[in-house]
Amino acid sequence: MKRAKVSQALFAKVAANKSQGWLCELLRWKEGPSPENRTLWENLTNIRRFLFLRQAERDQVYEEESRQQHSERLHTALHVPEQQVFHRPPLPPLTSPSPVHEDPQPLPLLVLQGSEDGSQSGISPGLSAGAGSGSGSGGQKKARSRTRISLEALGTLQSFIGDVGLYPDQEAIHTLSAQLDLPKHTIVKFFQNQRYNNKHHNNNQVLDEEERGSPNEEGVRGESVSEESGEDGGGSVEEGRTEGGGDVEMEKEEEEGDDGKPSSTLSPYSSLDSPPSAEQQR
DNA sequence: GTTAATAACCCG
DNA sequence: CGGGTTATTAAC
Repeated sequence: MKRAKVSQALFAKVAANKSQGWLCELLRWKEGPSPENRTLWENLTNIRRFLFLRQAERDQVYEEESRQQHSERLHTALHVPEQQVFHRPPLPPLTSPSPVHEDPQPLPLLVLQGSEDGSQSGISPGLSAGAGSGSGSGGQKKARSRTRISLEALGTLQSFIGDVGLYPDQEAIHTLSAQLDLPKHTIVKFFQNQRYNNKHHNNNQVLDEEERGSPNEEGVRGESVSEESGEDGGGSVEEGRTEGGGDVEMEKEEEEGDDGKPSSTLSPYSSLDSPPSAEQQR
């Protein structure tokens, strides 16, 4: 079923009325013997109930759900007194899913992505994970882990974004990774993600600090965002600094009032052209 | 226990 | 690189 083009998020919502993360955990749970036997189990039942419907039915629900999700948003105040979007598909087969068993899908709850359910029998052609080939694969378990970025790191990053556009060059990445002690890889990812959500889900509430020089005038007042800088006085979160060696080079970024024309400072790298990516999109 | 954010991954 | 999805955590 997962071979439908439905994402976990959608599926989770329609089938169990839960969030995407929840579904994901559930999937994982099947692999790990968790001593949990109740509650979750009940939820499974709900899901199965949904699965018993025909494909067409399911698609319908998906559409409906996505429609509600995508549109409507700007009906700020008073509007939409009536919600006609509220007739859920028949959910009668509650206690007895008796007659219809058209498509008893064997519950191949597996990774989805991509293929829609159309091919019944000729399912996936080979899917061999080459264990040995390629060498190297030391095929280990891959536990994806999410590295949590500290607040200070985050602050530095956002200020960096404020100064230079969104995407840094290699040099900058390296620097940042050193300053924040984060893997270089992470930095890159971070920027990618930032670009993404600054673009799409950027509605309300994201203060950009850019635009200098441009008269930016909002009629809004009450805007005072002060600055970060560690802790102010109050007592705040304690954070283990990376100190310890006695030397932490937490250099503040020296930002240029304007840089851009490196007259004398050349990067230590020989060839270079660092694209002064002073890009300002839009 | 679930939701909500968000880093990591994948596909184009 | 960008867009989207998935998997992991912190917060409720």
